[in-house]
This record gives sequence, structure tokens and C-alpha cells, in this order.
Amino acid sequence: MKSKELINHLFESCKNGRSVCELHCLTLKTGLITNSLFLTKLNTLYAKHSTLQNARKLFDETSQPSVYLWNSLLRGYCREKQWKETICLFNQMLSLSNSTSDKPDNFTVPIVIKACAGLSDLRTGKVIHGLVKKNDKMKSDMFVGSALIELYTKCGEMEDALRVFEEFPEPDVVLWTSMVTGYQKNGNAKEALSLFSQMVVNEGLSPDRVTLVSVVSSCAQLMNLLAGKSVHGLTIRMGFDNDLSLANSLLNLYAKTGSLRNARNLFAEMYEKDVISWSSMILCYVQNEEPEAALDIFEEMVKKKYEPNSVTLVSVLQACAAASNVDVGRRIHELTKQKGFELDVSVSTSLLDMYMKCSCLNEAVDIFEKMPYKDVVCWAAYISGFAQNGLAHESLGIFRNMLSDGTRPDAVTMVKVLIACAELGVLPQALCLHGYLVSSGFDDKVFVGAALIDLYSKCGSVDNSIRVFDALSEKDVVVWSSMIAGYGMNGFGREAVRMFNLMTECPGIIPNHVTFLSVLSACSHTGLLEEGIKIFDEMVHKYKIEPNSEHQNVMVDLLGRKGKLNKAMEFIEEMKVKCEPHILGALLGACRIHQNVEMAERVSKKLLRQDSNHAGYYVLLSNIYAVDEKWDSVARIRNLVKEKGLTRIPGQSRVQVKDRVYTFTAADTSHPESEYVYQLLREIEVKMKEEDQISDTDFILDGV
DNA sequence: TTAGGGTTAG
Repeated sequence: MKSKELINHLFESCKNGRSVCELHCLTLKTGLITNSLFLTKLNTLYAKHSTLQNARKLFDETSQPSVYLWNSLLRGYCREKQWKETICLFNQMLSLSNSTSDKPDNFTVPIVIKACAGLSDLRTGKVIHGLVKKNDKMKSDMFVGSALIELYTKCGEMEDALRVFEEFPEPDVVLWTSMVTGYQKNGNAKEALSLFSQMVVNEGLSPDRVTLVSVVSSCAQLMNLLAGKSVHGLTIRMGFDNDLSLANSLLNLYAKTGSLRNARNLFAEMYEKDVISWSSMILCYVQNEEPEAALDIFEEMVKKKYEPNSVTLVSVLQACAAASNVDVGRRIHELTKQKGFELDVSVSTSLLDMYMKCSCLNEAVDIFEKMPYKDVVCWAAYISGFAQNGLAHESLGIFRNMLSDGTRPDAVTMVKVLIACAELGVLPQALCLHGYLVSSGFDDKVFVGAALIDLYSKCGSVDNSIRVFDALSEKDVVVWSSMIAGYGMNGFGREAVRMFNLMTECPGIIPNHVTFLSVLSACSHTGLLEEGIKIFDEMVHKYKIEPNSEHQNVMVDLLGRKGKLNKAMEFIEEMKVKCEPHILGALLGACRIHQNVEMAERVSKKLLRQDSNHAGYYVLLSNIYAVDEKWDSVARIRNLVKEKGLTRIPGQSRVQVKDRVYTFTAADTSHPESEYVYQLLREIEVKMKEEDQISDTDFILDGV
């Protein structure tokens, strides 16, 4: 009794500042070291205070360690995430134990299973589960149960996890929560919420703060703001509003569902914040298209002395990319070096992506080449980056390099490759990629399907687009919109409108601003004036979508092409938002088609006040004057262009013949057979005239 | 002595 008191006294003194080593030395002298209770306590202390080496030494010096001592050391390794050492020690324990007093018990097992989960070592985990099944005490232990559930969910084996869970006649909140979390982490948030409701409604159990974190994460995954908000209300009623993790998960919910206002309010009212809160808020601004605000809040975070981690850096780099702010991007690059995140694959990928999006190709290439480990995400960023910078051909070459490097593409990578290929618009490659998608099983994913439809449309092969569209088992709004756009860009305006009408009859599919842009531009290209006006009206009044400058541009184009120049002008004047120059540009183009000099002068006056450095507008105007033979005005405009030193970026066409892609620009004579090409063009032109396919030859010649 | 939780890259 006396020694027990002494032990407790000594351990108390440790809490008050005495070091564990000091205690150890002190008690070696008193002989207490032979007391088994003391030994375990001491070892636990060592293990807890990250002095594993000392714990190990003490353990090795003990001749017949008790199960307590084994567990204490195992827990130390586990706490330090030294999973392999944990399992190794456990194996030692199994082989050395020879009596009931040092056999693994129900305290040992959860530690070892956790280590298996840490290594995602399902095989060893299952062996231990086999041992558990033979032992009634272990089988009914909820700590063992929750460790097993964690193992199975981590390895994606939800059926096994459920089997363990169902072995318990009355599982507690922790076990329920383990299952909820498991489903959420495996991307099945719906099942997670269903389980949560079973727990609360059927079992009458009250969730704790950890349960609610998983529930909020599930709502975020489902983008279900309404459900998430009601859970937020519940957390307040239960008095959990000070819980940091819970607040962070709510912040993430608001960020993902686009409720910036809620996120901002919550962030302002948070009882305490940590680096995760700040990172989440930065990402929230990025996701809600306010990258400048994201950069501001990062500055504030640094000023307040919060230490950014790799996630913070990834988020800020996304903000730099979205804001096209390469100066701040370079500063963050320096910071990643200072903080030692240079080898972090996600940080490097974000850097690479940022440089690509800021058109700094050389820097991006440099980052990529220096990456010691290249995963599928960084390859995808690299492929996509080249295509974004107008180097789609090279981008497909990189895809080939990736394959020969032995990295297996995933669905997202394939979409990037499809986009690059669409940029080139070459059908043989498209067919080849489609074949690969079918053989790899990615072709049934909706977002892959949408990209494939777009690719075929851009290769001019609507038939193939239709085939892909029909074959997709699941069609979302993006798939429908791609198909509508595909019809539109290939001149099948009526089909596009028909598709649009079909789509609006599909339950659960609501057209968005992209759908409307596609169908309206289809109307514009085919000259479907009445249909276009009707659909625009529906967009504004039925679907309550505020038209953006692109929608307005298309409408002006549609009205203008059909010669309704005054109506187009009225449309522009009635617009609620500021008129972007390109909208007036569309009207000017229409003035060119219908040769309305008077309106062209009015429009260009307005237009050049807004944007006086766009060579294309001057060229349009001068062409209008030329047709009317107003040569003075033509000369005046041309001089103006010269004085301003403006140049026009020439448009390009590409044609693939066998394995080569040929690029043509206006008045291009660089091709060795250009003489022949022009001759052929002239012949085609004569034939088209004969068949009355063109009424405006000088307009066509402009392009040649 | 023992359990389940929050932010990241294409």
C-alpha cells in the first residue's frame, strides 16, 4: 500500500514538470523499478511523451513483461504511426507468450488492427479478425469492433465492415459513427445519412460531436445545403458550437455549396480557428470565384502568424491561377521552398497548374521535370496545361509518354486528353481514344461521355456524338448540353432545338446557362429567329436565369444576322448590365452582312469608345466603307490602324491528311503546294457560285 | 492502458 502511494506521488510530480527520465533515475535508486505497476506506468509515460526509445529500453530490460507492458509499448508505436514496428512487436508478443498473463488481450487487438488500417494491410487485418472470432471476450468488445470497422472502411470493404457492425446487438454511438464515417469516406454519403437517421430515429441514440462532423461531411458531399443547415441548427441546440472540427466541416459545407455568405458569417463567429479553418476559407473564396478575396485572406492569415501547411499552399495557388496573378504565384513558389514543401506532390502539381494557367510554360515544364514522383494527377495537369496553351498536339504526345511511363490514366485524365484532341478536331484520333475508353471501362461515366460527345462534334462527326449520347445509361444536364451544342456547331439548328425541348421534358434535368448558350447559338447559326426569341424568353422568365454577356452576344448575333438591326440595337439598349464591347462587335458584324453604313457608323462610334485597340473592329468598318466605295473613309480607318500599331491575330484552319496536321492562315503561301491549293479554292468558289451557295463573295474572299 | 472527426492538387 505504501509503495502504491509513493508511486502515485512520484507520477503526480511528473505532471508538475519533473521529466520522465528524472523520475526513472530517481526510482532506480529506490528499487521501485521492480514493481510491475510502476514499470507499466513509467513505460506508458515514456510512450506518451514521444520518448519511445526509452520506453523500448525499459521494456527490453524487463525479463518477463506483462501484457500491460506489451500493450503500453505497442500503444506508443501506434501513437507515433510506426505501423510496421507495431505489427512486428505484436508478432514478437505472439511468439513469446506462454502464459495467460502475457497473451494478447482485448486491449492489444485494437492497437494492432489500427496499425493494419494504417498500412491498409487487409491480409494481416483479416488474420487478426480470425483470432478475434475465436475469442468471446474480444468478439463482444466494442473497442475491437470499432477498430475492425475502421480497418475495413479504410480498405473500401464496406460489406465486411457492416458484418462486424451487425454482430453487436446494441452498438454504441462510436460504432454507429464509425459506420457513418466509413460510408462517407467511401463516397456513399447517401448511405451514411440513412444510417445516421436509423441511429437517431430507430435506436433513439443521441449523436455526439464526432457523429455530427461525419454527417456534415456527408451533406457537403451530396451538395445538400438544406440538410447541412439543419444539422448546423442541431449542433447549436446541442451546445457544440465551440467544437473546432465541427465548425471546420460546416465551413467546408458552405464553401462547397456556394453559400459564401454563410461561410463568411460562420468564420467570423468561430470560437477558435486553426490552419484548417483558414485554408477552408481560402478555398471557399476560390470555389466561389473570388480569387482576389482568397489572396487577401491568405495575407491576413500570414499576418496573424498562422503557419500555412501544404493544403493552404495548394489553395492559395489555386487562387493565383484563377486570378492569373503569376507575381503572387511566384512568391508562393518561394514560400513552398522555404517551408520545405518542394517535394510534396500536390503542392508541386498546384504550382505546375498555376504556371500553366498563367501561360508560363517554361516554369511549368521546369516544375514537372523536377518532380521526383509523378502521379496520375500531375500528368493530367501537364497534359491539360499544354492544351490550354494552344499546344494540343504536344499534349497528346505527353499522354503517350505517360502511358509508356507506366502510369495508368483515370477518368479525369481521359477527359483532359479528349479536350486536347477536340482542340485539334481530328477524327482518327478521336476514334482511337474512344476505343481505349471502351476497353478501359471509362466510357460509361457521365463526364467522360459529355467530353466524348463534344469531341466527335468538333471533329464534325455528329453521327458518332449521337451514338455516344444514346449509349449513355445516365444523362445529366452537361451531357444534354453537349449534344445540343454538337448539333448547333454542325449546322443542325432544328435538331438542337428539338433536343432542347426533349430535355426540358426529362424529369430532374434543368437547363443551365450553358444549355441556353448552346441552344441559342444553334438558333443563331441556323437563323431560327422566332425559336431563339422564345427560348431566350423562357430562360429569363421560366428558368429565372439572368442572361450574361455571352447570351446577349448570341441574341444580338441572331437578330443581326436576320437583318433585324434596329431590334438588335433596341435589345442592347434594354440590357440591364453593362454592354461588353464584343456585343457591339456582333452588331457591327451584322451591319457588315446587311451593308448598313449608317448604323455601322453609330455602332462603331460607341464601340471604339469602349475598346479602341481591337484591330478586327477597324477592319470590319473599313470593309463596310469599301463595299460602298467610300475610299476616303477606308483610307482614314487604315491609317488609324497603322498609327495605333494594331495587328490582327490571324485565324487558323487545320486539316489532317493521314498522319499530318496542316495549318492554314489567311493569304498563307508557306505551304509548298499553295499554288495548287489556291487554284482548287477558286474552282470550288466558281462551283459554289453556280449552285448559288454564296451571295456575298467578297466576304468569302476576305477569309481566303 | 483501449475506439469514431475537420481543409488539398488535374
